[in-house]
Amino acid sequence: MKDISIEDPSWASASPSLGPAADPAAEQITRAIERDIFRGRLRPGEKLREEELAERFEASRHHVRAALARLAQIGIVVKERNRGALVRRFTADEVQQIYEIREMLQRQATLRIALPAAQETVQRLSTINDGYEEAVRSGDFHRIHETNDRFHTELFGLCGNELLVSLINNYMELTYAIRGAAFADPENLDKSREHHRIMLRLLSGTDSWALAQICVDHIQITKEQYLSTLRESAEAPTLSSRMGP
Amino acid sequence: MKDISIEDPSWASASPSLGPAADPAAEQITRAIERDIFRGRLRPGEKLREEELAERFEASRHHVRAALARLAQIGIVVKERNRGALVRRFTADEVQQIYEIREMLQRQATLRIALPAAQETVQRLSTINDGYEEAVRSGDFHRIHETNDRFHTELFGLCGNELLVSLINNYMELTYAIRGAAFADPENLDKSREHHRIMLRLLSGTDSWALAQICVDHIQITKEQYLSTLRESAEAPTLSSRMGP
DNA sequence: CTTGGCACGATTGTCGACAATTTTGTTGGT
DNA sequence: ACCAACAAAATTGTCGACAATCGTGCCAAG
Repeated sequence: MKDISIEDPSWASASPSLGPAADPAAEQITRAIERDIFRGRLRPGEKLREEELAERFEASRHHVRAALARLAQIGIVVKERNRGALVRRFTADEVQQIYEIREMLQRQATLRIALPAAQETVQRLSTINDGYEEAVRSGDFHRIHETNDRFHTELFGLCGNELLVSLINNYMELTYAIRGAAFADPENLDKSREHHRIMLRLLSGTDSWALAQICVDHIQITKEQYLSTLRESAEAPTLSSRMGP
Repeated sequence: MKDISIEDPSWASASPSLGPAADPAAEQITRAIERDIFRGRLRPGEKLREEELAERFEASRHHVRAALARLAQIGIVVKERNRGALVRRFTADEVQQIYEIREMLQRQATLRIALPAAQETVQRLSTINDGYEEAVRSGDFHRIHETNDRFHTELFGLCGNELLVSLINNYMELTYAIRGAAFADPENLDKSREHHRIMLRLLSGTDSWALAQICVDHIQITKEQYLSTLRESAEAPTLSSRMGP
């Protein structure tokens, strides 16, 4: 396929597995589709035709198939035999369950961070966060996404359990379709930046509970955003239901 | 491939994804390899050649490849590009991290169970556990494995978060290579049965903490077993090092 | 006008063959 | 006897083509 790798965020190494990606081509397609889902170019329920994707990414259909299989295993895509793949549409219940787990994982990881953190550690995270703030100002969707995830990965990385970090990342991946919408709203971005600053401040203190709580609060933004849009579309008649008699 | 499906444990549906297995053939091979790893027929570090597996399971190499890719994503197998797949060999550190997560997940799931549990619920679990006890008596490795996992899946299923249950199952899957050894020792099986009985008793009480603790203690058996065999093999010279001058 | 069946087009699933890469075995030199 | 370069075998990775399946539009019967 065409070499899309503008950057290769190794920190987003998804699976609990390790080493060099087993299949680089499929891996790139997987990431590309994830990005498209995140930015809303691909919307929940949308069909993913293999040949179309193959043409778009200039790859063979086999690699696209592999990528779709992987996305299905992540849970961001749903595959039905002989019927193709769709971008997964999450119900309110599913969102609740997913976020219950995200909250739990992030809380536990945060509580394992030794406070106060070393000054240079805080400095490193501050630098990353500066990149995030700049990305927000520039409005570059892709860079906002990237720097935000990087910030959290580095933060949770302080817990000392790499496997736990990759598990948290897995659930970040799973919520691409859920989180995307929230990142388009400037108000949410403001709240998000404020949260990041508080986290940095708390890292120099000793109140692990407060840090854990702010991390949990942080993800409520995207959760509530998605649930409210879900309620709206439930009240408002959908296109298909308006097509009735 | 040859239809191996003596039984189809849908409760072991691994991934957070849903619906009918996208690729039944690869799925069966995946499970078959998992079983072989669990029972020790395939040992850590052992190479998995695609053609050999294809012949053994009477399937095409493509399906075997898909199965290996999946096992690699689960983390039970390691793939290196152009060099094939090996059964993953876990270091002591990795085992610690994995079990730290297992403990966390199981504790949290258990604490979410409303106590006391309904009498018929306890009854249902008792029935499943009877099957386990009988399997232990019969010595049928495969059935011990199956009934044990089923018992825990049903138990954690009481927490109300299906996604959390499937996550716990994922980590059960990941530890097949670790847990296998422990199940061969009758002494461990005794301890395991005793734990199960205690769990059933606690379900009728109101002490969530005690229930959570016994669930955590329960998995220490397999963890310590693996770590001790790891230490042994570290002290004893390996075959390759004995081959020196 | 509705309904059931049928054939066609579109899409996914599977296979065999071939290319690329690694590993193993051999040979020649020092 | 040891090492390096090379050749052969074994193994994995990729592709194009074909088979199987599903959705749709059409036609005829009720």
